[in-house]
Amino acid sequence: MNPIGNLNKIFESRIRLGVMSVLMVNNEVNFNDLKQMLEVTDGNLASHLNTLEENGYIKVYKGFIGRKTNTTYAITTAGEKAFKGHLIALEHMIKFTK
Amino acid sequence: MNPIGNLNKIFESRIRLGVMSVLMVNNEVNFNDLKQMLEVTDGNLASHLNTLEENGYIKVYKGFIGRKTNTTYAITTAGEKAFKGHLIALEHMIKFTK
DNA sequence: AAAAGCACTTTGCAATACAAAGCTAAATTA
DNA sequence: TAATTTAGCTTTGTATTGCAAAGTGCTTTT
Repeated sequence: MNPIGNLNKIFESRIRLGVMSVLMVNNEVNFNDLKQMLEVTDGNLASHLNTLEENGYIKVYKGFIGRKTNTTYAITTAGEKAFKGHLIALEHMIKFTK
Repeated sequence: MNPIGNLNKIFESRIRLGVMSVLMVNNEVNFNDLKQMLEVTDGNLASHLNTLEENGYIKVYKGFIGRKTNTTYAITTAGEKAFKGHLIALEHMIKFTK
């Protein structure tokens, strides 16, 4: 009945939605690429990434390219599951709407 | 490129999303039915309805059933257009994701 | 006359969102 | 080698939002 009952609260934010969407397609994305794709300030992005990590939806890899630091982000199994659930809920809502 | 570039900020809220979704299907819905369908408190619902009205996405009809007041809400043409645009943006994001 | 319902508004607090600035270490440029 | 730039943050501060709870006025039901 309730068309919004199964939406995931974490994914209400457009930026977190965008991060998840990008990470579903590209299995490892670094900070700067995410920043450019989503057109957000770095501080803002960092805090949303933090929220996603705290919820276990993404994981962070701090590595190097040569001797230069490189941080990449990837979706976790839990994150994939949660995001897919959210998309299904959205699709149901859209279907309900038509 | 940016998968979230065309999402409508007004529809980031699950409750406003729900209101629009319900009003796309049912052309006139009263306050109480909305409240029950979306499972929200009345004050919360009222404020979201207010935001939607201020943005010209819904209109309010204050009428009577017999001598009892009855307020119904309906989507406007602009609201329908904006919501459809948002759904298309969501669908693109979902397609991008798969 | 009292209680309850409808459709709000007001109040107040807590949680977000966000930009901007600061920060560290490494890399690049001059 | 000194100065600047880049990556990836954290901190700070402000403004906005979300929400529940309580209050309001009118009406209907009991």
